[in-house]
Amino acid sequence: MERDPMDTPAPTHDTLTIGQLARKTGVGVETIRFYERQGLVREPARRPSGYRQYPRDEIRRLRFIRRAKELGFTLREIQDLLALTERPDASCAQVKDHAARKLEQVRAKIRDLQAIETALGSLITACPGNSDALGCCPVLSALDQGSEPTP
Amino acid sequence: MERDPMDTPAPTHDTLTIGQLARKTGVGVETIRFYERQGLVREPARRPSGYRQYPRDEIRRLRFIRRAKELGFTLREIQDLLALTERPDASCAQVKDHAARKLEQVRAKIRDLQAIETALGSLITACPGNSDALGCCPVLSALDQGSEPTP
DNA sequence: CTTGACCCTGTAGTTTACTACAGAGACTAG
DNA sequence: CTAGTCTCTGTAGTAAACTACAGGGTCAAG
Repeated sequence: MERDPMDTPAPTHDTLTIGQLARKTGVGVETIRFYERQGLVREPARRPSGYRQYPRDEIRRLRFIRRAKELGFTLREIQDLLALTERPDASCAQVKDHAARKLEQVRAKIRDLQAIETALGSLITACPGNSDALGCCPVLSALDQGSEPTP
Repeated sequence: MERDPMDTPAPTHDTLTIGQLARKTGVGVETIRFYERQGLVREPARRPSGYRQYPRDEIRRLRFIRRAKELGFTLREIQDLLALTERPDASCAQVKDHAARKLEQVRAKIRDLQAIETALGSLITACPGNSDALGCCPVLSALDQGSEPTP
């Protein structure tokens, strides 16, 4: 049955159903709808049937979300990060400021992870003995610096 | 009231109550008890009254937990990391293997964070224009590589 | 010897981030 | 045309990680 091609925004090659998007990103269908409700994924265009039609671009966005989560960002923080990239209107200084704060947060995470990296490295090379050989528990000591709860 | 000094393990200078430990680590009292139930913090010695008596060493452990959490490790993973440092008995090869896998996980996180770091950096320096100036959305593109859900 | 700040156990409630239906309509290969 | 696989909305349930009592004992200062 032919429908008016103008009427059907076409399940074309360059749009994705929610299921296709899910498969391409490793994020579940229900989770994508959940992210939409939370405002992490924009509401996509719909076919007349109501089916969501995603631009291929959403793949990138969803993969970003998935991996940022693995880095310990909350959905709220991820939303902030995403918002940074898409506001042609917002005051530049404001975006810049926000980005700078996020950057510091990211660098702190990197420093901590590098400390753990080093510690795990020592643990591995020192293994034949026990950890006492290098002054007790390299992993535990990894994050000794700079973690005062500001009393 | 004098008690037998042998009987009271003494609220000495080198042990901490749970409240003191909480203040020194920025982890709540209830949370510490929760961690104990989960096996992340060992059950400490008790005073005759039942009060927990922590060695100062637990400060380090709790700070480690707090910060590892900020890096996106689950409590289960943190438990694994901590376990690596304290098993004089376990087969060395096994520990080594486990540590090596954790190390790879840590390095992957570092790579992703560095990508985000770079992206945020570009965003900040490119700010006066808009992000189109550098080929659209540096933050979003940061994690484009290596994220296939292995289909 | 009381008062206020702590600590105890145990249980229940909250937040975050999903995950799983139910019931109904849409699409597509044969 | 129909069987099988999506997809839709809406609501409810789950898991992880806290967080907050209630009800009662402990401790140190005054």
